[in-house]
Amino acid sequence: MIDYSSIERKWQEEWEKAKIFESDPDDRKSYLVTAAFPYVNSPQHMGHLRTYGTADVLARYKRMQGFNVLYPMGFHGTGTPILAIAKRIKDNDQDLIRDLKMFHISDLDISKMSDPNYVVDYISNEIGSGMRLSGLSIDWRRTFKSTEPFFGKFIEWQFGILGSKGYLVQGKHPVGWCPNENNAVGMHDTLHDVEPEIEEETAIKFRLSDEDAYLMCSTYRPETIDGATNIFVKSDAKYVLCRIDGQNYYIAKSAAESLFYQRQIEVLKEIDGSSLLKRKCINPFNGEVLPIFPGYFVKEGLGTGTVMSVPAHAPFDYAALERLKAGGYDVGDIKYKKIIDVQIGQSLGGAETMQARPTHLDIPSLAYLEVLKTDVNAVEDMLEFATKTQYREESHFGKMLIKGYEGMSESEARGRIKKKLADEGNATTIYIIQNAPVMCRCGYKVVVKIVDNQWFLNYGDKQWKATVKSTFEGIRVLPERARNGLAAAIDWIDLRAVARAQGLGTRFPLDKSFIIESLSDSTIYMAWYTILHLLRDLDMERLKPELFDYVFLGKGGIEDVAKATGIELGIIKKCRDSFEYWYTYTSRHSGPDLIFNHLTMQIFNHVAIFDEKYWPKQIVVNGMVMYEGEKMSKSLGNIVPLADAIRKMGADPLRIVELTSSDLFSDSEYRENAINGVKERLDYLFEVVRGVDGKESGGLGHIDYWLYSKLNRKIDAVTAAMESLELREYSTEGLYNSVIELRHYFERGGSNGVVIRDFMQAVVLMMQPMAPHFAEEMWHLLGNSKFASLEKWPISDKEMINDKIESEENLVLLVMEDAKRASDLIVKKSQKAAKRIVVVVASDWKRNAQNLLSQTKNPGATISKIKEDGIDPASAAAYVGKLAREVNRIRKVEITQGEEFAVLDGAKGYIGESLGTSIFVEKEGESKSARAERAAPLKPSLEIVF
RNA sequence: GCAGGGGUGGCAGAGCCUGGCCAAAUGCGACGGGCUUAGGACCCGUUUCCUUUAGUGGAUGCAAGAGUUCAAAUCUCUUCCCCUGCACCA
Repeated sequence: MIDYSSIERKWQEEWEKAKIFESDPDDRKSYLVTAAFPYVNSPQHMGHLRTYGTADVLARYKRMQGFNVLYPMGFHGTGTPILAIAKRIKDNDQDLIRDLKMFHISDLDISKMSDPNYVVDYISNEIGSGMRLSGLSIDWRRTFKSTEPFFGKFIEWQFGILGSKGYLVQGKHPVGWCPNENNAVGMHDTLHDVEPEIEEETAIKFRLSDEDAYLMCSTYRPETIDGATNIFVKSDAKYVLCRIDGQNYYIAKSAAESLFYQRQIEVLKEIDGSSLLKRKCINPFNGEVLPIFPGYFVKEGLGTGTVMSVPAHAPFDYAALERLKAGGYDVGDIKYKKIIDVQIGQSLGGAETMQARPTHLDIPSLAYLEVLKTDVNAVEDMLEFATKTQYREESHFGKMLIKGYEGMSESEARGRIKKKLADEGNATTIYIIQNAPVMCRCGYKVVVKIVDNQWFLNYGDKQWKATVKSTFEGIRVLPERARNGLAAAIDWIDLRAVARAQGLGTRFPLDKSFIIESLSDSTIYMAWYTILHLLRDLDMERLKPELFDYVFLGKGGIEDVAKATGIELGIIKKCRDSFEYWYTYTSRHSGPDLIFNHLTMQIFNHVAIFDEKYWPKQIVVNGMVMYEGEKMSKSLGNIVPLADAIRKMGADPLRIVELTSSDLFSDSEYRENAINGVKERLDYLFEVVRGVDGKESGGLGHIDYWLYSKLNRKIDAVTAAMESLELREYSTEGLYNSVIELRHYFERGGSNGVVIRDFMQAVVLMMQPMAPHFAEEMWHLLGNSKFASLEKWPISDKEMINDKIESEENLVLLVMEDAKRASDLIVKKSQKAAKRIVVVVASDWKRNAQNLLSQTKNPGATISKIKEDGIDPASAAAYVGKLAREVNRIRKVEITQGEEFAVLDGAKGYIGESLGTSIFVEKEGESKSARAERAAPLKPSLEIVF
């Protein structure tokens, strides 16, 4: 049994001592591997391993391919979540403390986390130590934290350039907002980490017939306005008359409180909702006069607290009206107006749900209730379901019936009608929290605020986008199927807010009251790794834009830069050289959740800032580590701390399973029995290596050539898999199949020490990227003294790949299998054991016939050709006739009767032994066996004698 | 809704681009057997149905349906279902 913790500690120390992963420019080809740096809002759990491990596998492989590889790592701490953590600690939040304790963090450290900078420091250290334990080949001299003012200098420079190119623009933007704290709120600022989902609604003005004021109705479906029959208000709620943009409106009081953050609202007076009843207003679309009724389902705090009623297309409106009528409320002369035509219930499928055929096709919402086998008295959930169904089907398949919009799809009509209303000044857009109520951690309800001085990065800029698109053509994306998603993201990304009022990070250069948003400050930091260790000791004030202009853009003269910054010329030159050297061949790694932001943004930013030769070359997207089918997350309580998993399972077994047991893009599972399966195989290889010294060498036999053939084929397969990062293929071929082959080799009597050593040396080297500690240990056990990590990747010897030997070995297995099946049947039926088995190898004429037929596809011609050779016409016809049935399937046979005989005769001891009987191999034509004629090439006939 | 990715045997998961050697790799599970004082580990076998009183046979089959082809898990079309993302948030 391998003691992982001791070999891992040993090799990690050795690597550190020899500094083998610290890389500086030299005359080899460079290769820079960077993985999206971890956000330090949570200590390190298994979920983190995938991206960093995959990058490590690539880094280690490239190193063995002769590249000078740099794999650096930093830590991301800017933004608001860290502040939220510090605040929660200060508030003694027990949930958070419990989460942190899962990672064995001491009470003292937890209490110190009320300082956000301590959070960043502590957690970066914690994650870093987990990375060391995992054996990542990181050059730690270049590490940094994104919260460092030192790094901020670089970011300020970046934003200066983005600004000077006109990519920074200012405008209005809706955000989730806490009225109490006067802050924008994101997911981590809310109770239970709920993301406030902001949604657009249309607010339509309905002029009151008896007053110079409007009702403002909010709706998702402005296109249904022509079908409005009345307005619903909540009669027992308070409403207010208020002044917005010079006009008077009635809206619900609590709605006004929310809208206050979106509009200039001046409240004039407060009234009861009931006082609006009996009044009338005018539909701005068609001039119809609409009454106002109490709507029991109206939510006063949502939207404007006033809705237009379209009973033919909204089950709630229909039910509310019918219930009013049934309750004796005088609704006057209401006509339900159908304005969208659709085949009702078509998306529900299944005869079962359609048993109730709708009869009221003129009132679609009633028809939907019918389809769902209910009526106006349905429970609210049912109405909700009917509403969803109707909205979906009408929007998906419906055709408009309104004059001027006939035949249009609903979504097209929506755009047009909304625009028409807005152009006429009768509609505006308002925002609501779609999943309201969302509570801020302080206890207040989150509202939508429109901020009007928001800074954006304009990723929608046409020319910029066009350049990115054409650049993307040349970027290698692994796996290939992640490509479409990334292309879609490039198309889709538009204005993106880059600054916010609070959080850790760098001040926004164009307005120092803002902080640069934290995804925006981490788009080109990979370049920072190439020089930061050279600047570490300098006074920060010297890191002026001129320095970065020169180092990253080659702008200006080095002497001037030295003068302007006061930095030694030699250092500046080293920086420039280092950047140019490392930034040429790069690979960028990340998880799939970053496709729509970081991965896309980093391409844009590279294109905006650097020269073309430093633009991204390769992007690798990997899946996550899952736990019992679920994403590891705090809320599920299923987080496995990385350090715990390593202690329990060993870093290498863990790496093999989590990095290579599923393909790159798919998620991998943390499953202990899978890891134990890997450990058994590693133990097996370990035993093989330990036994190798006792083995004799000597001449090579059939099975030795077979193992060499397998080995060289394996080298090609593993290398190809690595080139495209097909890591599953890599471990299947590199580890699992190697074990299977070795077992077979030994079973067939293989025992050549030289052969086994050759095999193991290559396998161990190929395993190095996924199991580096194990590989080092085996490498040294095999008698080598240098680091496996720095060895050359094995190269196959094509001469040793031998199809014939492999197919011969397959033949042996096939015969064994057939013989076993046949003799088992005999034993079962006759209750007698087989005395011996006669194997008859097919004649050469059968091989000729098969080859001829596979070529000509002509049975007749084949038969006559065979007859010329003096073969009995009857058996020729019988044999070819049988073959001809699958004429399109048969393949050429390369092996002759003599060769086939030799192979089987050589293996008869092995076959006999494993079947517990004796084997006799004979040739068709010489054999006296009654079954001899059944023999076919590579399918010898068997006679079981009992 | 929009965008992207999927749907394969008890489960997980290859294969699909480049159609045929695919009843479909591999792993796990289950069942039967061996080994063992016993358990674990390990080894052998079975794990769609039918057929064969000796094996290399046949049918059905890779979400559903249709098509192309001598041949489809693989190519085309339609439908259904699932997952992920949708922004100022890391």
